[in-house]
Amino acid sequence: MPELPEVEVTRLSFAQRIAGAQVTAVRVGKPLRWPLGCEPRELVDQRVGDVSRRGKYLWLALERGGLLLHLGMSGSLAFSQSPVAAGSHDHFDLVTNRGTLRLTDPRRFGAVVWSAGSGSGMAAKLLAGLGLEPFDPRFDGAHLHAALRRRRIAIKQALLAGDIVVGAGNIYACEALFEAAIDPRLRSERLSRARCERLAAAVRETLARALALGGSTLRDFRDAHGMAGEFQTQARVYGRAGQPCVRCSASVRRIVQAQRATFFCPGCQRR
DNA sequence: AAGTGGACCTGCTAGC
DNA sequence: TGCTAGCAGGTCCACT
Repeated sequence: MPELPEVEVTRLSFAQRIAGAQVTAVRVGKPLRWPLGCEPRELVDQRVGDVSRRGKYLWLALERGGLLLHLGMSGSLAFSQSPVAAGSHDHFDLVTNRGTLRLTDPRRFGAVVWSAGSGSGMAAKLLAGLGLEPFDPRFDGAHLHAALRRRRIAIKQALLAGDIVVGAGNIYACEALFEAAIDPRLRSERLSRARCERLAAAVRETLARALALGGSTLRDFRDAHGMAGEFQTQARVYGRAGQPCVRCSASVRRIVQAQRATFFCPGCQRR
């Protein structure tokens, strides 16, 4: 579910309200992808600081460290003054004097990991090796071109891998490749410098546009206010197999790459 | 080193 | 109506 726009929309929807709050209790549900890494009670009494984002991870700063959060495929966060009783998919509650931050995640691919901020441990390991932020000025055609030269995987997979640039998941990788008119099956090393310029711009613009629209709500995404996103209504190729391409009216195709669905237009996305 | 496939887990939908 | 197979926004890890 959550790619960079959804994660950022989520962050923006509660960061200001939780900053400065004091943790009063913690409730954990079923296990998530990784163990919390500390006793829940160790979080109590700590004051919450800034909430920042790196790729699809959120970092919730606390006085003696912080929590690294990931929403996996089906996770969402809600921040509310008077939360209802925890349901069977509510696996983490950070109760504060300003409200409760709750992670709901049916599939439990998400995670909440404590880190003392030492630069080692699980959280550091997860963050190590992430590529550039798409809005980092260093992420440009030259950078993309240099990184792709060394790869033999399909360009779609290179975007998803997250070690060159972070943030684009299955929806936005498909959409960005459509905007750049590049065939998702094209081997990374074969992208010209000019096409890398186009693709870098397309990644940035696609993610920025989705962000402005509040992300995509395919089935259940909500920000921490419970608001749905609107980008999915504007997708050009994702989920549109068999429908006419908005640019050339050829039939949008669905293929499978690395066990993930890829949507593209065989008419205007070129090798 | 880089690429590939499997693994994790649950819910929903389409089709029989 | 009811069961089942297939699919879903992510990404780590073991193996080649």
